[in-house]
Amino acid sequence: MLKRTHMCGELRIDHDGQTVTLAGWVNTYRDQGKGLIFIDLRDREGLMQVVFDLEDVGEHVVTEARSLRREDVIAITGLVRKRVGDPNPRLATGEVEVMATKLEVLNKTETPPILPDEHDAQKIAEEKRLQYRYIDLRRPRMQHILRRRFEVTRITRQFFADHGFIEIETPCLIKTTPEGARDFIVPSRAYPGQWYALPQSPQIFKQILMASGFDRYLQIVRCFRDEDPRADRQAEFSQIDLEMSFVDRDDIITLMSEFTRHLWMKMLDIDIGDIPVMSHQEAMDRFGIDRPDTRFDLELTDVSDLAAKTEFRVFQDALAKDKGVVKAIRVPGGAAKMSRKITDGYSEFVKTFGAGGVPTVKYTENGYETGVAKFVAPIADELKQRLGLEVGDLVFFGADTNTVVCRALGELRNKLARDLELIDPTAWNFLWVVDFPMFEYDAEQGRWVALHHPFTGPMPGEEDKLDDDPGGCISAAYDLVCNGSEIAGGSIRIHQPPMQQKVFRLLGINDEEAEQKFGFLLRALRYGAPPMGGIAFGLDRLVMLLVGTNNIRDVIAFPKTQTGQDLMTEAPGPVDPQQLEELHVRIELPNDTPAPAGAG
RNA sequence: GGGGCGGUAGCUCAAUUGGAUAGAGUCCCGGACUGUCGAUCCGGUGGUUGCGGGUUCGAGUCCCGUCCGCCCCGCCA
Repeated sequence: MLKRTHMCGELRIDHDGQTVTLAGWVNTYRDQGKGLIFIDLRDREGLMQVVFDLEDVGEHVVTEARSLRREDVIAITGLVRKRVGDPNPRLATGEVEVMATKLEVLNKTETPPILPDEHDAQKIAEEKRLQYRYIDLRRPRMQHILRRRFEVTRITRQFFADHGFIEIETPCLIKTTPEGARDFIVPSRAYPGQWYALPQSPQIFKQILMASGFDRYLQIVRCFRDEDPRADRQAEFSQIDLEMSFVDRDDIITLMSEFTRHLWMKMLDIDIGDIPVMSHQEAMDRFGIDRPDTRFDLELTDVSDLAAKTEFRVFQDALAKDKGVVKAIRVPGGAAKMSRKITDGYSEFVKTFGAGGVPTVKYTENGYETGVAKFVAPIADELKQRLGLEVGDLVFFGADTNTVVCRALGELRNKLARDLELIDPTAWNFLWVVDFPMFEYDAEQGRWVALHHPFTGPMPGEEDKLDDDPGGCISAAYDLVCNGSEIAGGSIRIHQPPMQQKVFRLLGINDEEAEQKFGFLLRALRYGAPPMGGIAFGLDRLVMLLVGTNNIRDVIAFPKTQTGQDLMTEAPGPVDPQQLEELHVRIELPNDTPAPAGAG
């Protein structure tokens, strides 16, 4: 085999006159006739034009070169020279070419079902790209993304190593825990009827490592949650997981801000500066969402008191509800931009988030027009003043319980910003959101559920509320938000057994159950656990932001589809009956399960 | 579990109101061409219209079911 001396993408005019050997894939071929063939040879570093010319080399080489097709794997030896024809400014290597003297076909390809061609990449169905992932990953864009991902993890490990963190692996086969997402489970062969679970996160293990005295822990770790994926969510994903001992909330926020700033500087050469902090309450009030995108305005304004003065049934009904509110979004200049058809579309949009619709009114030189104009007449001036209305504005209202209004208008706000192109694509707006409530009451289950997780502690001074006002208790949790996307979340943990017990009880976990499910953690806390706190960054989302994609599958080498399949390996798949027998597992299919396979 | 969009040649798409032999580009195959660069030009192969059923003289098109992909709701401590 010809031994490679250089990479395709690295050759420049400086290499003029050198004899080199390259290896890679035939990106394109241009056959100019019996005696002249151009090959663009591709490796991970780029493209290099290789010339086979009957005037330079023997006929057998040229003949074999003529048979080359896209994606054949070859090695060539030849002379680097300034291009005889015009240089190609679109290639980094465009000033030179390699005049081939030897050709070795390392692997003749069958006709590829798809080509790793950036021209076609947008058009090829993602289904095909996932099915033939090994070909799609040859695309420069995909190679770039995965290399950027590697840079992120390398910078991360270096940064935290420099700050005294130790990377420690935690197990993948663990005990199932209540709370949280659905577990993936693994049957035990040695213990019939017993099961492992795959970790939703290494949460408890990292706390135990703090109890073990490691002081600062880091792990770039795979997590598993058996829930339906989304564009930015996979059942199997990666976290940059961190935990520190003897720290308070601000210690963590300070260090993690420094890390984030460092990462953006290293990756993008951009200084994001200091990261502002906002309370959960303020985020909900102003933006209707706990991960506000602060790159644009369109903030929510409470107009409940004004709405109460109207005769509008929708407002009145909403205000009659427990925690009923009416809020408004002012869209500057929206009157001219939005037809009835468009605002009806937004009405449908908010309905998916539980709102009944989105009442609308335009403010023009003639006063309020269209929509709910006649209902707001009694509050015309007050509303104008409250919202700071100017001629040409449009107002959207949300009227329902506070939860529903926040959700609907919060999502509408984001959608409006996208539709109206109010978002500066170069902006990086980071934000810490703090002071989350400890619990949220789940009416369906009739109990409190942890907003963060059951090991999150209350903020200092909030402890007493656990007894008399759990819903009002503020936790020591924090989320890091970037451009409206949650990229990290964490908390100061409970490190004393009585507090942990109290929280478990509030969550409806009695002492017996706590001992059975979390006994090892409670014992670890009893035997001397330091104050501690930590955070986890969503690695996939970090990379998505840094490379500018909104498809999580782009940043994962071998992702799964929205139904959890791997289209390349065709996982999940059946197992041998003997395997089931060894595991003491019997399958009982639901009645309506169709016979597998055969589908297009 | 629910809603929306999609599935036609290896790939990307078209096909009138339900009407003739399902077309085009590209890939691939053959031919021409010595400076191309998403090469060009000429010719050719290539189809279970995702799958199953139904309506009809006739179905890519209409109906029912189902599978797959994407987006969303639910879910995701």
